[in-house]
Amino acid sequence: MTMSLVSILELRHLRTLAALHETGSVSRAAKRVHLTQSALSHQIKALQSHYGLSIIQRRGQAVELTDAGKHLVALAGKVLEEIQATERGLAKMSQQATGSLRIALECHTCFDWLMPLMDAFRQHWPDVELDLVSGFHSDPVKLLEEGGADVVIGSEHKRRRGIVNHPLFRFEILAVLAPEHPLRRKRILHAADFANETLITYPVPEDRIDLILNVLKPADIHPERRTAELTVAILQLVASRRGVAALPSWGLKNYVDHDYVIARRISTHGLWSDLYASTLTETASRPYLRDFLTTARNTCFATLDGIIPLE
Amino acid sequence: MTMSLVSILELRHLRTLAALHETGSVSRAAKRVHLTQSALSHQIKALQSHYGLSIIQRRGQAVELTDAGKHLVALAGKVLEEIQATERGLAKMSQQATGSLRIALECHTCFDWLMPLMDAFRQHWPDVELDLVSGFHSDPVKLLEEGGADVVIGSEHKRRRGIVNHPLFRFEILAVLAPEHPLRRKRILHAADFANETLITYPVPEDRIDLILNVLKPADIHPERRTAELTVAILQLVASRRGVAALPSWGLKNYVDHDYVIARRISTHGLWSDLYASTLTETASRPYLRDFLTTARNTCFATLDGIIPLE
DNA sequence: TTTTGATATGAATTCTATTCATTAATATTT
DNA sequence: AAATATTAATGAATAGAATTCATATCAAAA
Repeated sequence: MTMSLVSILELRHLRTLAALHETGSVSRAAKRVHLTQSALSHQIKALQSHYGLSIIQRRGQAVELTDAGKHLVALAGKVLEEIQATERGLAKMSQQATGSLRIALECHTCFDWLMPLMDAFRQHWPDVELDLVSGFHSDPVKLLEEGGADVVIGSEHKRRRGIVNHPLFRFEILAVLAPEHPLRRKRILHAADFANETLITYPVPEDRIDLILNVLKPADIHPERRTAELTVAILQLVASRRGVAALPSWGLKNYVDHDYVIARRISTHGLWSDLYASTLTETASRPYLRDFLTTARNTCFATLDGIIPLE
Repeated sequence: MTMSLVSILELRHLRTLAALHETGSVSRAAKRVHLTQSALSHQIKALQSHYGLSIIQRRGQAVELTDAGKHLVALAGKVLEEIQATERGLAKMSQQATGSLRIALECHTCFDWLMPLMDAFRQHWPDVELDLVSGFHSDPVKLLEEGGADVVIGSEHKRRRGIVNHPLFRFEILAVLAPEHPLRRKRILHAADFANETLITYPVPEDRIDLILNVLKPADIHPERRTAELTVAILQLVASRRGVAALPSWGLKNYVDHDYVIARRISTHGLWSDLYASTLTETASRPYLRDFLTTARNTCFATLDGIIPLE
């Protein structure tokens, strides 16, 4: 096994390697770069035989990067970042670096990852007017159309002329209980388990709460509700046994690790929700929006546990 | 004209841009990356419409990089170097970073560019035994086969089993005259012009001297010869009117600029020579040899004027 | 053991980069 | 000035390679 005569390495390979590193699995990485698992397998094989080195190693079920793989991943990180940077530079030169990015949040918990992202964005695009559109909005699509916001982050919106849904990621919603809660024995909670509980939610209508919409309502179960604005407030209420909540898995890790609350799967295969960023078609082509989306995905996949790529 | 939704940039584009920067012309760059001029035109067009910016600008006959183009070239430089570096690292990991590189020179003038190259090589491949095989060798191919050298740098050798000719570049051989030499009036020298001159050459047989082999002998002209070991010695003899010489154009620039000697084209379309690096097939696949060849080409194209890519 | 989830592999296919053939434009030569 | 030689751009055709499809293989969990 020896190297071939010219370098076959392309950015595509580096993008794959980066995804592989982030996801720790070939099939997840494939989703991440919008290719099939087979395509990645072939890519990896080509690289391996090119360099005469194995890049990944099967450790039981999971794949692990070898030393060589880690070198290439490090390269990928550097190179892809440099490319992003110069592409931002080019966007500035083509005078497409100005405009506004007013973000409306349908998903309250998303504050968690949005804040650091917005900081980074401000650095990269100093001339884009960045804002958070606060408050609840009954019709976010109308908000986009009327120019009240440039992006809505939330669930998918029905296909509609002039509106694009950019997939972000899929995440699991877990039930959150006080550590001493009687339901702690059950590994998985079902609709019936919520019958006599108080459900603590963000102050939004029922049809915006996945647990109610997809689990409780179909089972004709209508627990009491109590609302709180902030995630920490909800968790505080749960911990002090005022009720139970349902929150994205990623935001819970710290609290669960410190035994402040416990988390349980909802229904057999879990309650999953898909997150999208919706914009006008017009807005979708702006470089800074594209940059916002890719860095949003990148940082989310890098920092949030248990999320999976969409599409 | 707006950006498309995902980055289409690949290393191929960066390699093209780098070549474009080095050569200053689409067709020369095409040769450099072993593609057609058309292919590069299409690549450039794709990039331009992708970024909504022009990358090159036609300044009369020559193409010039725009600001955007320069940014991309800068990126290319950085990225391609980083890739080379990690590929060296990988070669080390696959234990293909040891061995020997003994260089035999058929082309005396090549010392000029070989020395700095060897210094760089030593840095990159500390565990490869690097050497110059000095002296004249009547049968360089045999030298390879018998293990006396690992690379021979010189003209192409006849196709032979087990031997590979790696093309380096094509260069022009110019006649060198003292500034006051009577032939200075002529823009182009022909065989007859050499009839009454003393020809100053390196101490090698006639059939290794392109001027004699391709120009003088066919015209049945046999000037006197005098030899010198070093390029500077030859130039010194020429300057002091002991005769004329024929040397690669690239090594002359400094001396011509300082009016130490003058240079003239030989025959209507010039006397051109092709430079190759020949190795055993076995040696050709070694990573350090490949690295040596690519950096040789890179530094030559970057530093030597008037050379053109082969094949 | 059976089943499930994940990866590897060869063949087929689809896609897209490259070449081919030509036109247009610019420079050089006669 | 006309003619010739270079050089780049462009659309259509081609060739090549990356991806998908369909399976096989493998490890872990039930």
